[in-house]
Amino acid sequence: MKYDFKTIEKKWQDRWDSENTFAARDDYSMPKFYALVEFPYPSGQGLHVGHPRSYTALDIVSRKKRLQGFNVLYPMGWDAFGLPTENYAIKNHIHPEIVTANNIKNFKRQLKMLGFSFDWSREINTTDPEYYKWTQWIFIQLFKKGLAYKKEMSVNWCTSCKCVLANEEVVNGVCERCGSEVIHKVKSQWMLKITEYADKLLEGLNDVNYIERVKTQQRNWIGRSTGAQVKFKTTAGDILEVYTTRCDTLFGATYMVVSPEHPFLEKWQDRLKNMDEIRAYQKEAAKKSDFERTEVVKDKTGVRLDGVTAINPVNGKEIPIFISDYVLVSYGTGAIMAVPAHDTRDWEFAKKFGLPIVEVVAGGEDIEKAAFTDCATGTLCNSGFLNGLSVEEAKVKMLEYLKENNLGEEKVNFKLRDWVFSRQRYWGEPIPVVHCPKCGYVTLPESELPLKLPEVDSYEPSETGESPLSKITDWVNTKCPKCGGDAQRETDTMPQWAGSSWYFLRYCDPHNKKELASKEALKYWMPVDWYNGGMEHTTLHLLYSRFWHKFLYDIGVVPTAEPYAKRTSHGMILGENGEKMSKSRGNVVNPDDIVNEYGADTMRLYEMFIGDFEKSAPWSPKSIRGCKRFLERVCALSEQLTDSDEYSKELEADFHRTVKKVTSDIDELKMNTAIAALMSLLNDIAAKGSITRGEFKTFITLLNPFAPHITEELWEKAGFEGELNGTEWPSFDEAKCQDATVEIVVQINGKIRLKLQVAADISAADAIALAKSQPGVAEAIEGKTVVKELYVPKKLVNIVVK
RNA sequence: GCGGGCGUGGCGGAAUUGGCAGACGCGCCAGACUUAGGAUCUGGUGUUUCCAACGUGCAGGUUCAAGUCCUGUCGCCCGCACCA
Repeated sequence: MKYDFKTIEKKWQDRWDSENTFAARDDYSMPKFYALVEFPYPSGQGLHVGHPRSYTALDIVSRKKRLQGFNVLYPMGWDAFGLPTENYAIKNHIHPEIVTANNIKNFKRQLKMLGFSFDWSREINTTDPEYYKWTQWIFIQLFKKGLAYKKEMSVNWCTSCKCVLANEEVVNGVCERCGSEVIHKVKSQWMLKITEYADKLLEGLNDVNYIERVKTQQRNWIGRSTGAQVKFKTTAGDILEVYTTRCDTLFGATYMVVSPEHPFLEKWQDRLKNMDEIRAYQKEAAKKSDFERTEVVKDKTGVRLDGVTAINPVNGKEIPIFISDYVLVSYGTGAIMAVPAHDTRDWEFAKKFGLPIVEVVAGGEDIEKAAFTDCATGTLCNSGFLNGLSVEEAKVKMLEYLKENNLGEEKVNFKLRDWVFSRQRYWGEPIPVVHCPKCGYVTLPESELPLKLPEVDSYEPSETGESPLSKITDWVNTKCPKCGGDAQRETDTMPQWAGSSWYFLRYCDPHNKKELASKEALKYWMPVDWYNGGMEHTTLHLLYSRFWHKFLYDIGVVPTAEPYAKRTSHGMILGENGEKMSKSRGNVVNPDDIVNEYGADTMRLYEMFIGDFEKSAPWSPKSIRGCKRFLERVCALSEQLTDSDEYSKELEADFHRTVKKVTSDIDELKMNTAIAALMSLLNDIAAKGSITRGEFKTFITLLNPFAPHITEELWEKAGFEGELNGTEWPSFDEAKCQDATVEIVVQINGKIRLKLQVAADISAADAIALAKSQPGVAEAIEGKTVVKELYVPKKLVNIVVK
């Protein structure tokens, strides 16, 4: 049979489409499997070859699960709000809605051309008012529980676009869009209190099956630390509180540092004799961009406060206070106690300003040469009642002392910050809030949802940095839902992460007009059994959606505490030159070209065969031909069929082993070795020269999840019953995986001497005796003492002689 | 700096978790069929001084046996980055 992939793939895709072959069933008595891949942002560039790597992998899992009798939900949709679409719309004077519709059309065509078994009847789109109605609804619930609040805060401001930028839109301190300088500007922003869920997000990780690097990255991002909040008296009379994880080193605190933004500086301005110098430093610090503040190699700077000092609470010594930008206002109390002997940053600062360095943990190198920061080995010294204790013991004892004397208490801190939720843009979900001069911020009644984006001619950012929506006065001006008085709508929109924070729930019941999804549907389908996506979303989308889900769980909307039972991540597909694919590097591979030249089955197979799924791999235009050859050879098999429905004697063990391997490899996402096993089996079949119908049936069923079109075609051509996708996944018999005889290696002193064919179940004694009787072996042992004889079943005999 | 991961042929990568290193594929070499080959098929392909020895970044160690375990060291990639 000639491998006419174009005709074959079109034929089966049309049939799957018209028959809705892969729609999830509403039969809640069946065992379910919910497989999820990150829905794409439909960009103008179309599908990237990276997208199908993830989609194919879970398509394989889904197709196999269906054959194994599961009711599988494998859905797809569009995460379609976002800046690139809006920018394109502005530049080309086309409404974002139209741009989005066109891009989706192209994406959908490309996804269908690859033969994914998505349930298209559940397709969703975050820009559809019927969808974002529920995004807005969730926001209102967050607001009602006090988890959404408005706050004045410093944001990124592009001086050229006159527009607020998200952190991820600032690249190396300049605007990603125009390359102009980005400065800080204080604006009122909507925030979501994700910090309230920090502990739950951390603890929840213990109950889910995520790959370890995802868990660690989230744990680090949340950044929980335990320490002490300690009170220092000052000569100004105020108590200056600091947070420290090393309260054991308190005797070594020789100075203090507050951040340039610390409120006490204003309060103390009359006492401070060098206020001019302080103000100048504050101004410098405020001017610094994020880029400058995070530069690696940099000198510590600061100013000593003249007029206010502090008292070390444990030894009563008077110590100076500095301001320095190495202390962050946003973490802990915005002030620190400095222990130069045991903290690298404090050490650098102390060296620069000539401050005393007092060793309080002995066991390191010379304290004048470097700070000794190791917590595991040192012993306390110069520390009064702590002397002689280990660091851990000293922490406990110091904490007791602080508590007894009302000098401090235990404290937990997080690196996680609240989520800046507003964007001054048109193409996003409107925030369903009005501002009433009398009632303050009031959410819309749920009956008024969705609050639709107003139809406008111009959605360009305004000169003032307000959202484009602010110019639409008849939309902005409204009545307060509470008191009926004149009020104004919120003109900021939600960030792109909003719609994707709950989309997996909507798939369970996508057409529901009354709820975001019915209780029954959620109870049956949730949690997502397997979610695959990019590492770049670990501390954004993945964390945000866990937060929303946990909130929805707490208010009784969803039945599970965690949204995803399992999370895996795929590596990037790089350009041929090993660099990241990009237009500017000119190494982009277009899926349309590949499918056109080799077909969807070959492309799917190649993307799975390219290497370890979790690692990045360069695209190789030559290697893909090996996958095509493989499929052509499979087609050729259908001309060598013999009548038997059984496995042949020669290949029986081979088939059982391959069924076993492919089955477990798919579950472990080791698609490359599953394909290698099938190739290997094909080589064995080819060597034998014929294949039984039974063997062929198993072979194409195993291959089906990888190459669904050609295997359906071969199934039909061979006259098997029904369609392949309606059959059963092959089973294997553990006992039959083993050949009757195996080859073992005979070693003398660990060096291989020869190879032997033996019965698989030979006893150790027989194997050793047989090995010793072999020519060459006997001579080698002759006249020497046998120290040890080993037999590793089915592997080797090793005779150790002296 | 901290955290995570990785170093195996010319290339992408395997190795049942301590048991024949290099599966499978690409590339390359030779042959067959061909008017032709960037098609297909068959065989070969870690290195070298080829009946043998050496080989998984480097140096040690444990073991009958090490890519795999331990100690040290070098290099690369990703994430966070002055988080007290």
